[in-house]
Amino acid sequence: MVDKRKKDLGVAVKKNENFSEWYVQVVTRAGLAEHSPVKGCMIIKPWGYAIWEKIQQYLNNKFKELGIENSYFPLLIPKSILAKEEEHVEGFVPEVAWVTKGGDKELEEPLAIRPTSETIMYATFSKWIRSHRDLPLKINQWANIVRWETKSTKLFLRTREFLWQEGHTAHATKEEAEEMVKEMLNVYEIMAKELLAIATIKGKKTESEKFAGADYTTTIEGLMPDAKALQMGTSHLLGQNFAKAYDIKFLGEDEKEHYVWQTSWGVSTRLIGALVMVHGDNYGLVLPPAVAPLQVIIVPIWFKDNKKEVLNYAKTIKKKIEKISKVKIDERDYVTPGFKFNEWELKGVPIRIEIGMREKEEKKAVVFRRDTREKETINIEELPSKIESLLKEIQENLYEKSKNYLNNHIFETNSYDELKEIILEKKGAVKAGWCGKEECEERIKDETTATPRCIPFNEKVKEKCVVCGKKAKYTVIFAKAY
RNA sequence: GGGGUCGUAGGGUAGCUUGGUCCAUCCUACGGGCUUUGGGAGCCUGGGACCCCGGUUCAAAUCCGGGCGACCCCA
Repeated sequence: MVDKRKKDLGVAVKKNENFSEWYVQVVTRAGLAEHSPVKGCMIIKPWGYAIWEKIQQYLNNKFKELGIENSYFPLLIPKSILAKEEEHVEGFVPEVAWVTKGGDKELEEPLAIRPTSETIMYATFSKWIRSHRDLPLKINQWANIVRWETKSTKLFLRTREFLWQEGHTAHATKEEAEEMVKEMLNVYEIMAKELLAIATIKGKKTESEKFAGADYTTTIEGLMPDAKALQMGTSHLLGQNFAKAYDIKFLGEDEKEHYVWQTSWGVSTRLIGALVMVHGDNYGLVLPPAVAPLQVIIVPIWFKDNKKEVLNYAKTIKKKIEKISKVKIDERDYVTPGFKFNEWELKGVPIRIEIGMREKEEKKAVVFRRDTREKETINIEELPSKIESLLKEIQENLYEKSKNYLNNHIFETNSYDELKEIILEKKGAVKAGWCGKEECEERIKDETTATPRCIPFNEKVKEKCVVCGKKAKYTVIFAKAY
């Protein structure tokens, strides 16, 4: 009944007809977020924030397993501290927002609003770390950061302020630090799969795309339905660059001073944007059960004279499944069941249970799954096992779909013309050889706007560079990026 | 970075060209009441808006300047 939908309910445009408008509508109408009075900033609403909390929970558990501790560092960074690592400064200063006044008094030293926290943290690490016994140091913080760029705002994907998690570690050896980088990228990859049901490509960033101040950057990249790649998590080997700039040294077992080896890594609220784009459909958001703040919504269908009976039956059903799922009864009596159906679909709740007198009398329940929009009538005894398996099945189904999309939209080619065609016609991403020279990278960027997204791990190096035809050094995924 | 379009209730809009008929239209959403409930119900009723600052004018939603903000295309 798409055409019957009112303009400000539901999603009024189709995903495959006007993707960016569709995205805005899903995000705002499903109640995830909205624009704020300040350009480039967003208001994350309860439903969106609940998803973020699921991501936080998941990662906090992993962090604990890995011995990573949460802390909090200040929002404001003195200019002198920010400026110590040269490459880092160059990369970030153009988009730093500054506090220059306190009340109406000009500050002696301007304070940067953190664009990331390496500098303020590492200035402190140099005090915390004295001996090899203080290592490894593994710190994470959940924070907001500000990067003052952004011509056009896209909720969750491109905003001046956003929420993220940034982890920072210091190690005695390079090997240990590299192991950490790898470990975190794995955590992110598995999170994308287990929690978000999104398939990603793991790889290394090229020099031009790496984090400012890092030795190298590793990344997981997702491919969105509009053929644009989205960086969904990064893990950097910082080497000793910051250690030298911020003087982070330790006395080793050899009784000599050494600089530490560092890593940093993070994911942001962008992930919520990815969820919307990858799984959403013409009816709205589709949440994988693992990240869904609510997994099952029970919609009772009553008449005035049997409201109590139906509601009691709903409560019975809720009890039966509340141990295996996050479930709620929609008890509102001022909207019709049809309204509720549409609303919960818009919000992406994985499973809906419809029950009325009919079901009560037959000891049954109607079960609707959001991903395929199929309905089935189930006996109440079988309900718990059905819900359990269905939650699993939906999660797997969404991941499989995402994986298939990814696999079917990366095109391998040796021909530059074909590369151009694939990118310009928005068919997908391109996997091709690259000689490693900047000018070849630049040419692709100039002529197609695509950039190297990553050098995938475990990939055989192609023979020739897709641009110049000379010997390839790397195999690279090229795509437009968010 | 370049170009374009636009800003009227929570959302979507009419009015703007040619200033006055506008204490601003309609739909939807919201509050109250009755009624209804198996895919976005109905009737009655109430409240709610010209993005901001300045200018022109007897008179500005309408014209002019600036600001803020949004969207689209290109790099």
